[in-house]
Amino acid sequence: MKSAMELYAEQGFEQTTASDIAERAGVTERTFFRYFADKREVLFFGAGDLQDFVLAAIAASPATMKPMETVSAAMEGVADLLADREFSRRRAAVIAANPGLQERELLKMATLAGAAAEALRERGVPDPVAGLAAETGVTVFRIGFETWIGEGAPESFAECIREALDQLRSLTAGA
Amino acid sequence: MKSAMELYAEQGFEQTTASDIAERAGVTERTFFRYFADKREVLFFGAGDLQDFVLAAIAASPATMKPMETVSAAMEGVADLLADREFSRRRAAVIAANPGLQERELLKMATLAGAAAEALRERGVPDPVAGLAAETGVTVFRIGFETWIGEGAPESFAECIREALDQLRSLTAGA
DNA sequence: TATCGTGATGACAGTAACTGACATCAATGG
DNA sequence: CCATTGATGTCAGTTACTGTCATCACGATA
Repeated sequence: MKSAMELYAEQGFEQTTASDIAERAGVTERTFFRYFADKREVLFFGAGDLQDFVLAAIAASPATMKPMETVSAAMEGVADLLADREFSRRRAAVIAANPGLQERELLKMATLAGAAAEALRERGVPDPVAGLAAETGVTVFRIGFETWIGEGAPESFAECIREALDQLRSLTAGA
Repeated sequence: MKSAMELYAEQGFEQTTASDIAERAGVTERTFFRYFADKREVLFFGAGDLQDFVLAAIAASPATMKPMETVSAAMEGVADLLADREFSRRRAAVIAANPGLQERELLKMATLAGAAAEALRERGVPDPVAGLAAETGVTVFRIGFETWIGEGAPESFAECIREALDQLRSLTAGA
């Protein structure tokens, strides 16, 4: 809900009660909890779609593509779902200000990594590689996202992802 | 508290109320919450010590050591704090059964990685490398720990860590 | 048109995780 | 012997969340 984001940004996450949100949205508290499992979940509304998108992208990539390329390309594609940079910034600020929300974000990322690993396995990628590629892919996503959100970043999201991947490459190559 | 672990193992985390735990421990619910910030925190009681240990190990390692070696050695050293394998197993089972507890564990790991990165920076390791080495080190710790906990693993914790690191090495070397 | 699901919402009561404020009480140091 | 301090108990209160039942709009069907 937009109402929730507004209130979280205005007065902070903890200071905002479920009742507040429901009231602004013009529904009951009970209804609020029918749509969202808990107060935090509001901020991760699109997470399911995002994961579906990534999984579909992995499944649809040509079989000749290497695991790491596959995952990175899928992450780049997420750009389409992340249209509004200002919104993402505000959301990130709210999450950064609250440990409980960071926990939830960590869980979403871990879940995404797990699902991506499974998708790779179904493409025939063997097991230690699949997990590692998936986890690394999520790391690249996170770092790229942070860059995109950051101050002096006129680049597109996809460019940020590519940049993060390049940095990682040069790091591991040096070792 | 031991009381909490017992109850979590007996009847599950969600089914156990703070009141239950307090009663078995022979104190008040209020007292319980004075010792632990929340119900979950009980299972992460040693986390602070563990982090202190890792940080100290990083700080104390010879300046000639490479970042990745430093972190890995620090993780190996944690073996001293993880004496009771059976206890670790039970604890892991409880956590695995509850998403909320997984969230908390993820947060602890992320915090540890952040602190380790900072410790590396203070030893003069430059910035992208410090973060990457720290995060990779935590990953090695996690995988090594899972192996140690697992079924047919007669190895010591330190051996599990070394094994995980070797696997990772051969993976990144191949790419 | 009447009626019969059905799905979304409201109303309400209840549980349990926490929190703040104050009282108590034992150990400790002077 | 008394003052301080730290740990605990007591109690009241808030808020996140859940179960249950009533209501009500709406579309399908007789």
